Amino acid sequence: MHENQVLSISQFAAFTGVSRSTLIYYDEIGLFSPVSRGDNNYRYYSPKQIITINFINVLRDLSVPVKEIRELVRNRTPENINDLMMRQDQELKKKIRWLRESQKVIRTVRNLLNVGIVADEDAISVDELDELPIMMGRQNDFEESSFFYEEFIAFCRQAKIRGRNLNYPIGGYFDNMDVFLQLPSLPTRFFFVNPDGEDLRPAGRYLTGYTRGYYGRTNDLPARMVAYAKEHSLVLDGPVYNIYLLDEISVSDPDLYLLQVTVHVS
Amino acid sequence: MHENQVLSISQFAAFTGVSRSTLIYYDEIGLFSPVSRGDNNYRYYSPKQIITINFINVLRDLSVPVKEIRELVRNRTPENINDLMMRQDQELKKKIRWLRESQKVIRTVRNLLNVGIVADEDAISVDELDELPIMMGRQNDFEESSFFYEEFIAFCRQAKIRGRNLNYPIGGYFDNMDVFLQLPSLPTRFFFVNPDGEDLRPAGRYLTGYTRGYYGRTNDLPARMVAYAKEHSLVLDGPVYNIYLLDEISVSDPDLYLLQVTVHVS
DNA sequence: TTGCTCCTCACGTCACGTGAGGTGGC
DNA sequence: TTGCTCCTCACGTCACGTGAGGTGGC
Repeated sequence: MHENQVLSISQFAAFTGVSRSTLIYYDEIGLFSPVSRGDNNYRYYSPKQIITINFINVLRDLSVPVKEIRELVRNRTPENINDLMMRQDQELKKKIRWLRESQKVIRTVRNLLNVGIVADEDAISVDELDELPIMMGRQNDFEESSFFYEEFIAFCRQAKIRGRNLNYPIGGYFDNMDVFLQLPSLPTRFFFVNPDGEDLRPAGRYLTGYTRGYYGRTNDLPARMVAYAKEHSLVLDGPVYNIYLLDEISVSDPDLYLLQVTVHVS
Repeated sequence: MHENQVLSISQFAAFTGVSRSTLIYYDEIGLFSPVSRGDNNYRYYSPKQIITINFINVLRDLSVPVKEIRELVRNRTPENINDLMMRQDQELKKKIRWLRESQKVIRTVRNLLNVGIVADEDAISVDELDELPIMMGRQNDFEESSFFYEEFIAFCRQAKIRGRNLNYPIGGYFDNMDVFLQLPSLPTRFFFVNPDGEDLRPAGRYLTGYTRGYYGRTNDLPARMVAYAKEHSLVLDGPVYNIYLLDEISVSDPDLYLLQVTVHVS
């Protein structure tokens, strides 16, 4: 069985993919030591230790703290290892869920970004849009508080309480074009652009306009959209959706944020 | 619009879920600073900064180094943010794949562990076993090298080159019972117990025995199994699979490792 | 002798966390 | 005055990485 065949620290490092300094560190803290030290004080590892270091790697990959791993390795039994693995399995589930969420956030932001990059800013047009899943917040109440940010914060707080992911892009919803015309920076509701949202901006024909500027600055866009509708005999019969395609995330200059306004035409 | 409405550091921390010390740290390194400092030198954050810090959170969750985030935030354009997000999307894919793998490893180890915990060690029995997916290594060649660990290392190296996950449990495969009887610690091949393996220990009736001891120590188990087969007129007609149900991972004392030996009966 | 690997400190790093000691407004 | 939040150092921590300076075998 030649159990005395051994590997130097470099060989062992190259072989296991664990760095030399990590091996020395593990030796120091008493987590994982070489089977023997040669006369020259060299660290010698046995090939069977590959199994142990692999196991340590698994736990470390699950971000179990090394000192916890050390305690575990010291008094392990099939039962408590089984328990640990059950817990780690749960942890992994959570992590995977979370990464999938991040992936969705990234893809959602990217979609808006790419629309923003190619958008013809000055044009107003009628476009056939796909349905867009969103997650609607509660009705805003600007009468009482009359603070924009108070309502915004209330929206975020609500979302947080309900366990929503705050990382999705946020848009403004207005009941109809008249409301938007009167107070274009005070939406009736806020919403998240969230692929798992239970609400929708339904598929259909939308009058679409763009304008640049800081949050809430709609410039003359509302008026221009209404004029365009009149000119082309379009009936604007639905709510108005405001979405910032380019904002703080992708643009430094607040004057260059790009707002997209869409309203359904019949 | 009351843009001057502000939040204290604690309010902002509670609200965004980013700790005070983290906010102070981000301020220090120039990644993310409050919109203003009061006369009392207090940090005051604007609610709109929630969006920025959320974005920073997204990148940090993707383990982008903070100084990289800082550089990015300083000269961001829709195009390079888009590029970054594309790269991060790839990164996320990889991470998720890797976590799924870890999950599979954990479940595989747990399965063996649970069989080991309830195993009746002294008994030899004939069991109906489900098929077990495995990943077979190349033929070992003990004649030439005659080192057990050299072949073991060769197996691992091969697996590594092929991009296999070395964290799965490793077993020993013998061509038939005669080979196992002659050299019970020198398997014809090694294999991984891997749910994605293209090979199989097929479903069927197996003579199953257990024994305790260090790797390769089969004690009198081979002889006992042959005796049992003779006594019960069983024909052992397939390869022999050795799997350590309890090993270094779950047991401290090497004399208590638990080996399972299975061989097909017709 | 040269080149190679190994050794042991010691110090650095990354992204914060944790007091210590002090301030300022109600 | 008390209680509260805020401030700025300074130092700790976690899991290593990175030299510096020296050893030992072919």
